[in-house]
Amino acid sequence: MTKFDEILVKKHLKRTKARIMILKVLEKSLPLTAGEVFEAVRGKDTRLSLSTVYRNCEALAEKGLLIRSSMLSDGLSRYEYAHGNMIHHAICLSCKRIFPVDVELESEYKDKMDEDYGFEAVEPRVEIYGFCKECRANGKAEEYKDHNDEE
Amino acid sequence: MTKFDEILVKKHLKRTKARIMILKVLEKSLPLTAGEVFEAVRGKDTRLSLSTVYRNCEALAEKGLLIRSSMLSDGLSRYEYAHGNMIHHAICLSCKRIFPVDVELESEYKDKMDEDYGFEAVEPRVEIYGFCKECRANGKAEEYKDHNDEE
DNA sequence: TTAGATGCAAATGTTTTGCAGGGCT
DNA sequence: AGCCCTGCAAAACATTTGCATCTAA
Repeated sequence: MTKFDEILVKKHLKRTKARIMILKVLEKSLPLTAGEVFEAVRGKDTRLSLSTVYRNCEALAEKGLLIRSSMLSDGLSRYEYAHGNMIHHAICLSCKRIFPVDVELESEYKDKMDEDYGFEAVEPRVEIYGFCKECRANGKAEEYKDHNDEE
Repeated sequence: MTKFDEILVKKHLKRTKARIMILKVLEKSLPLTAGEVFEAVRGKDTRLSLSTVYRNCEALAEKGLLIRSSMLSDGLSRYEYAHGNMIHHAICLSCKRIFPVDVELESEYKDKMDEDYGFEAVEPRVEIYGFCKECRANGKAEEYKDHNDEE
């Protein structure tokens, strides 16, 4: 009975091979699309149908075990493992890669949200667009800027 | 020659009725999907095909006049008017409405990103999930929590 | 005049669903 | 046993593209 079995039981979800594989793959991975999860699992040995991947990712997200999001401005939904603390991401405008980063909102943002808008902040999500180390080093970042700054 | 005509000229884009209508609609609106823009424009008098909306939103986004984003975990791409300063959003987990809010990242985040990851931060994007004033008042927020916290 | 825009319809690609059979609890 | 899960194929959407026809510059 692995860690994942326990988690599934706690959330009143059946312990199936599909769910355990999906959690295992996403636990130590950046956010993946359903298709990418499908590929990753296939590589293991188990084979799941794509629709099973979709259904389970959605079910796990509803229980808060995964977080569904879209970033990168590519219109694809991705699922990421919900580690206790929210992990934010930096996205390179040039190479489109995603990096987990550790940044925070201003410290009093929760109070501010409540006072200013009557909004109860539960979970903030930050995406920082910019240029990664590599693209800055190999000139891709400048290339991108030149291409897009025709003011 | 309206404000939008000037903007389009500056960006080397032809001044077409489609583009001006799209900018006009999005300028004073929350982020909308292509389909929603299509509906909003149809309501006016002008008629645009959906593919024209898609093509133009994408073209305007490439020039930095609109920002394409996905939030709400519904997997749909939305376009929002790029006012000079980035506008962040709060999203109600219960009623799914989106509210523009004014919050900031920790003040030194750009330096931190550079030092810690060699990443050049250009534009941060913040989404705060939680519960809006109304849903807190009418009990929908509690309802949501009870429904989803079967730990 | 001419490159770029538009509408329509068809093509893609992603995500969701229906149904029959199989697997947890 | 009973209900939930899976696979497969079809359906439903969202988004993109090809092409012939207009239009802004």
